[in-house]
Amino acid sequence: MTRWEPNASGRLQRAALELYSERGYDQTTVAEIAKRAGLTERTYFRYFADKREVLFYGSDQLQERLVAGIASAPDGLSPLGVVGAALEAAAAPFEEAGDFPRRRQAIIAANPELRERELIKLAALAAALAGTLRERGVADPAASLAAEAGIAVFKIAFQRWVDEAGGSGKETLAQLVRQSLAELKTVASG
Amino acid sequence: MTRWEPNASGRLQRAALELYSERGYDQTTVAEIAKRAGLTERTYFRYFADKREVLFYGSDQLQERLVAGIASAPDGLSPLGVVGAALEAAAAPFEEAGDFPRRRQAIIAANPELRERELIKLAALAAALAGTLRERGVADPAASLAAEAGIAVFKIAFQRWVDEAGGSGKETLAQLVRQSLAELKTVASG
DNA sequence: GTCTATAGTCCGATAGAC
DNA sequence: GTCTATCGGACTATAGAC
Repeated sequence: MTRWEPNASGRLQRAALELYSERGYDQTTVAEIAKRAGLTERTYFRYFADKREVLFYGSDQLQERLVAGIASAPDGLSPLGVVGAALEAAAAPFEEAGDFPRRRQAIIAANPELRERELIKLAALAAALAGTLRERGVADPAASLAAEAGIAVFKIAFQRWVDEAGGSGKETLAQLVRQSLAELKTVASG
Repeated sequence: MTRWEPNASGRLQRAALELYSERGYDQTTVAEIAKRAGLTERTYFRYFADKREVLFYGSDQLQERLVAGIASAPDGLSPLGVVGAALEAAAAPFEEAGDFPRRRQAIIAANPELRERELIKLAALAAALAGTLRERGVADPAASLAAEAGIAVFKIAFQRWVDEAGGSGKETLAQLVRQSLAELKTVASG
């Protein structure tokens, strides 16, 4: 017998996702999220820095996968090619997360505050990518540009992947990333 | 004789810039900004939706200039070329704003909340660019990608422009935009 | 776990401009 | 009278301090 139910963080995430879906982000208070998770408001803030952060828990793992992908990419690729390979590799887990990414994205898209938080997470991703490219010897305007362009490719691919609702058949996120990257190359050189 | 001093909005902007510089964003309250501007907190919120927005007043004009630049670009350019031309044209006013852009950017860089707001303004810029490109007949993955890539180019050029402190001599923002765009093309095709 | 500051909203009051 | 800009006070929730 333990004194507390396990996985408080996970319960808070689930409760927040449900409540934000049911009644909207603005109409949900942190106290309500905590209550549904069987915890107190105070405890919520021990796990998440603010009301938004509960939706962005997976961001760190994505960043780790991307950085690992960059570091382990084969030599001889262009900087943007390296980023593209890392993005494709990091796209796989999204396919196995069921409808969670789409539900989460619907909540975020509906609220400007949440969109702001999403954007700064993506900016942090870009900064991490640029840093890892520099470690590979890519000089600096190029490293930052390849990283930012790569994140732009990912954003657009992810948007398309989410919009292809059902999730049935259709293209995988990795395929959409590959297509968007090819499209960017066309757009840049045309 | 009017009952109120004119230009309440401008006074609030000036007061906010000063206070955010002097004691930091977090250590400044809206009431203090209003007081320095000779107004009340309540009036501040009539002009600006929240504590951050007072720093982003110029964003609309930049967006208008960019959209106008896209709409009036010559035919025959690639999508990214069109965006590049618009960015260069929109860069000029920054040269004439004295030290304001750099002071403002120092404040924003020091605070995550302000960085979030900046990023969503840039995302709005990208969306507006993409929309105008579509009106010019650019199809959609390409339009969004050219817009996002263009904003990435601008971000990096602007960062370099700000870092080249003094503002004496050195390159203009327009020149840095042109260089960054060329660098992106290299990075993408390499 | 309690206590507090502040952001941000909502109601309305006031008073000059027209 | 209408319109518009300011101000006052009460209120909730976030977030941090103690």
